[in-house]
Amino acid sequence: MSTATALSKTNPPVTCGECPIRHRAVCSGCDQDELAVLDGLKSYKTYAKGETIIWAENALTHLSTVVTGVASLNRTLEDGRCQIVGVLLPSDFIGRPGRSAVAHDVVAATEVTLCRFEKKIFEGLLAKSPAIMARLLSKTSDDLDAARDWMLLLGRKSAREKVAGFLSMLVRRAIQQNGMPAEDGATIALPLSRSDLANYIGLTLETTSRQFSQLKRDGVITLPSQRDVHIPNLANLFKEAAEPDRV
Amino acid sequence: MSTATALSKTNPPVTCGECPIRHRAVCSGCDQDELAVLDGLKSYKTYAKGETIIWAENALTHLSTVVTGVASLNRTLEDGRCQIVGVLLPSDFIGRPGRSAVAHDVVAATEVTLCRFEKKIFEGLLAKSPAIMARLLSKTSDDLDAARDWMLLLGRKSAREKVAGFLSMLVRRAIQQNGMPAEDGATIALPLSRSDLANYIGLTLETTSRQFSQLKRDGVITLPSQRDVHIPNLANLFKEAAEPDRV
DNA sequence: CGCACATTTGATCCTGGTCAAAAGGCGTGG
DNA sequence: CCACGCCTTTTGACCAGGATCAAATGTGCG
Repeated sequence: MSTATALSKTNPPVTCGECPIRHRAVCSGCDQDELAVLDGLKSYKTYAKGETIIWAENALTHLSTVVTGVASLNRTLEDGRCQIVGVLLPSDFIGRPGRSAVAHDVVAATEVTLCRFEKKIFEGLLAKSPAIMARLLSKTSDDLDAARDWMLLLGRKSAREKVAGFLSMLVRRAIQQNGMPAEDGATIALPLSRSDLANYIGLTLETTSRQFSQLKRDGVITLPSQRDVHIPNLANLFKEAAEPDRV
Repeated sequence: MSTATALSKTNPPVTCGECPIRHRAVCSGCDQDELAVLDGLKSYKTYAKGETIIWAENALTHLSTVVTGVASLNRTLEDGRCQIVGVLLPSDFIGRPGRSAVAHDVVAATEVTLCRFEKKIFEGLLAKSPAIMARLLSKTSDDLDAARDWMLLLGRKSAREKVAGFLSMLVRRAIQQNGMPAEDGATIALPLSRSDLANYIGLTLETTSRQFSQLKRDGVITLPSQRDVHIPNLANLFKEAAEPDRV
């Protein structure tokens, strides 16, 4: 637990121009001059799988963007019950300007590399750059829409629909970034363990596992390996998730 | 259904200076000059209880703020299952700049009066006024935090905790606006029917009603009337909701 | 190869859903 | 002012989906 920070390391920085998430992150609206400024202020940090990037109680020192890897936002009750309230993929933003802390832990689900700015400095940038502020507002609104979609899943869907809904969400995000797959089907890598997955969709890990087995039995999915899922027919999956067909 | 708009009416406008939500709404960071501009561009509209203010499919023509009343954001599945994904109180913002539609219906839970701007015009204001943009970002972030809190309730809490959690949320919002009640207890008016309430906390209306009865039987709450709840001991309620004591 | 951990599968229990009926509130019209 | 009817809320009886407890199987790593 307390040795977690020993696992982290610092990467050599690259320039914003060659950043892989350049056109999707909070900085994507910036012009060359602004990017040059950012280049001088940013720093990278890498966290090992399982490491807690931010503790809910602790003061927020940096505002960051995920460059590579996957992180989860965990909200935990005192008796140990846990709900994952968000999953961060590359280009997603971490932290809240103007607030000294966030309401949930941020945990690395895989190895994660962040592009970080000191909080005060980033707040200064925000005040000076309408482009960054506008992009952050847009991203926050996207997160809000996603959270509300998830509320529907958590509050009203059956166990099978929840698992199918989770897979649908991953597929949609993958398609959004890589474009439509050539064939009708698709294969995706699960960024989360069964246990994390259960905490994300509001089930126990046993029920989650059972639903995977049944979806496999019913031919909705195939499991090439434990962390990969193949979906032969996307429309089918969306139907199982009680979602509209549109990608 | 289609006669709903016949119920709406238009109020005479008042100046922003005397607006009851002046210091909490999206315009609260504006100076006198900016307010004068807003005064000339805004319009009011009132909706009857039960009326749908915005349909999810329809194009968004205005961006608005709730001045009086309560509205709910409803996300509905094709088979009729419904989840309320947000409750709007006075000063809350409706709509999303830069998007042509919202992902949920907006329904008046009580009579609701909105302060509205035409979408294009408001987007122009946003581009010119960093104060409005900053405030909108802050409000959107608040909404996101609230949605994530609710995900924990929907995904991980028992029926009793959900009802207690709903009441706790109302109490906290009331205290935030009116300050701490003199005595230890508090009385709040429920803005939602049992059915809406059930759709908000992810239960059936029957289970919701049963939990109310049991919380009453156990002395956690009193029901002076069907739409009022008295909480003799707030700390007690928060404990039932599995939430930290802090207000 | 063996160990630790993740995942699957099985058996049983319990919370909350479903279907049904009774009770309580509220507005309208006689 | 009260009676009627409609709608909301409460209560009851029973059922089922998912949780819990437990054990077996699979997987990756030293």
